[in-house]
Parts: sequence; C-alpha cells; structure tokens
Amino acid sequence: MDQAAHPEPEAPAPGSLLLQDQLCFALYAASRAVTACYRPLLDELGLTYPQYLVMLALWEQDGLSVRELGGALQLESSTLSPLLKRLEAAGLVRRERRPDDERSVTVRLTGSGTALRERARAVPPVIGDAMGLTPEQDATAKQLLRLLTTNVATEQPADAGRHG
Amino acid sequence: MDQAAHPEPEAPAPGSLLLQDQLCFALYAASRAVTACYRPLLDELGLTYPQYLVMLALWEQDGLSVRELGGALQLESSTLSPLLKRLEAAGLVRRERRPDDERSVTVRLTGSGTALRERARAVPPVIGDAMGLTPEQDATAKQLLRLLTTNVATEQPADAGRHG
DNA sequence: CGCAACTAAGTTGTGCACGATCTAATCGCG
DNA sequence: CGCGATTAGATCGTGCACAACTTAGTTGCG
Repeated sequence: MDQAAHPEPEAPAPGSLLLQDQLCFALYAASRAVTACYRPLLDELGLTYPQYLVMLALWEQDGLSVRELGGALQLESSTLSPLLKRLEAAGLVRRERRPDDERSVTVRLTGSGTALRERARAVPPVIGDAMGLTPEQDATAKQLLRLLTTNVATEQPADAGRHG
Repeated sequence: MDQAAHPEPEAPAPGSLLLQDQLCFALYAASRAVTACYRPLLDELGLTYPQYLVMLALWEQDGLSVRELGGALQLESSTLSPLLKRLEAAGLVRRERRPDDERSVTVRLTGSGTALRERARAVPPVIGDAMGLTPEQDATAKQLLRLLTTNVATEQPADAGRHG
C-alpha cells in the first residue's frame, strides 16, 4: 500500500506558493503523464486521447448528440466539432442532422468505429498495469478527483453569495 | 469526511471500457475543471495557467534555465519557448544567454515579475476554498497523483528492443 | 401569423502540448 | 587542431481547449 514510503504527510502552509505544494500542479502533471502513457497505444488505433474518450462514450451509448457528448466529457462544441470532423474523416463516425430537430447533430458509429472497440479492449489493462495503483488507491483517487471536480464546478465565479 | 455520501465504492471491472470507470477520465476532467477555476483569478494577473506555473517556479528560484524549468514542470522546450516569449513580451521575465555556455538561456524575473508575486499570494487560498477538500484529502490526493506520475513516467514504452 | 428569445453547432482566434526537425554551441577523442 | 557526437533552444505542424461570435433552426407569445 505505502509503496511511496511516506509515513509523514508533509504539511504545506495553506497559502504556499511553492510549486510542489500545489495540488493543481500534481494534477496537471499527472494528467499529462497519463495522456503520454496512452499515446503509443492509441497511435496504434489511430486515435488521440480526447478522440479515445469520445469513442468510449459512443461505445457505451451510440447515437449521442454533440450536446450530449459535451455533457458527458465536459467539453465545448468548439472543441468537439473539429474533433468529430476528424473522427468522421477517419471513417469511425458519421454525423447526421436529427430529423425532428435540425439544430441537433447525432453522432453514430460506423462499422469500423464499432469494430475498433475490440482492439481498444487491450488498452485499459496495459494502462492499469503502468499506473501501478492498488485497487484501493485507484478507487480513492477516482473518488477524490470526482469530489474535486464537483466542488470546483459547483463554485460560483468569485461571488461571495454562494446560494448552494 | 464522507461529504460525497458514497458509502458504496462501486468495483469496476479491471478492463472496463466504460467512461466513468476510467481513472484517466476522472483525472482529465478534474485537471480541466481546476484550470477553469484558476482562469478568472489568473486573468486579473494577466497570466494563463501554465504561465502561472512557470512564475511559481521562478518565484521559488529565480534564474533557472529553460532546461531546468522544463525539468521542474515536465514540459518540452517546444512548449516553453513560446510561453517564455509571451512572458517576456508581458515584461515579467528577461531571457539571457549564459556567458559560460551560449547554448543555455537563463530566465530571470524583472521587477514587475517579482512584484507580481505579492498579488499572486491571494490565489491559493481562493483555490483551496473552491476545492473544498479537507487537509487529509488534499494530502492523499497529492500523494496518489505523484505516485501515479512517477509510475507511468518510469514505465518504458513497451518495446523490448530499444537501441537508444 | 410575425418576430423576438432561445438553442445547437460551427467558426475564429489565442495559447498550450508534443513529436520531429533544425541551428548553434560545446565536448570528446585521436 | 579537426570533426563527429552531444546538448540547449527554437521552429514547425497537428491537435486539443475555450471564449467570443456566427449561423441556422425552434419556440413562445401577442
């Protein structure tokens, strides 16, 4: 469990400006390191990391709209639109206007998009191994990250009147 | 402690392709959410988030080379070079070739770069409040993220025959 | 019906992030 | 000394990420 051998959790000052005291930096560095770890695996699938996340969402539920994908991944349409264009150019998805609401665009997997899922099954085990966390550490990390995400997203922008 | 009221830590299959089971997605979403949380504060300082991290490193130790900054932040020169140019254009740092090794570039704070530190002291408390983690949760998160970063960075890129 | 308000995508501009490549300075070794 | 190898930065191309804006379709209300 304690493979870092850090029985003493150093107590940073609450207002420290030291880089190593910042949770934000640990988060930022970890996120890029993990993405870099995915890169060689995803290269073989012809996907970038955000494209992989979009594919995960579609493999879970096909036919989502751009808006729904944005909700699931917390990404703006200005990020998703070009990304989806590239996935469409790669032949993995098709975009179609919804007949009952022409504003909305449904994203559907093509045959090769669906087929890619089987090759993608090899990815999570390799990553899980590289991450080297125990199941408990993995679960704790996910819990804390979700809590953090919820908290900062809930926060109202710099207004003292937090009404919940 | 249990402010998320999640007494049941769902046990994901080790090879799951569900988006919500992926630690990588929790990490990616949290990283962007935290960055977004910094944005309005850093806007007032005229900094982007990566620029803020560079400034933290320089406030901690002025006169680092581009290489040393890259080591501290785990960023390539192709990321830092343009970023430092923008900081120089903003009048916060100066870049000078090292006399004893003309290949190396030393980055030094200007007066206004140094002065900005005082205004930056207001940032961490606001962020800490927005994150809403207990000191224990904060420490645990940092520990796990560092462990994760170390693990995935240590991992060799899956090729047995590296002739580097 | 007519039209303003709203909504879903897409476009544009700025700034990372990184691999690949380039240039220039330095070092190593005979 | 000469020249290949190494090293530090910088440049270029691709792909996010997001704010601000535009376009097009839909809805609500008199």
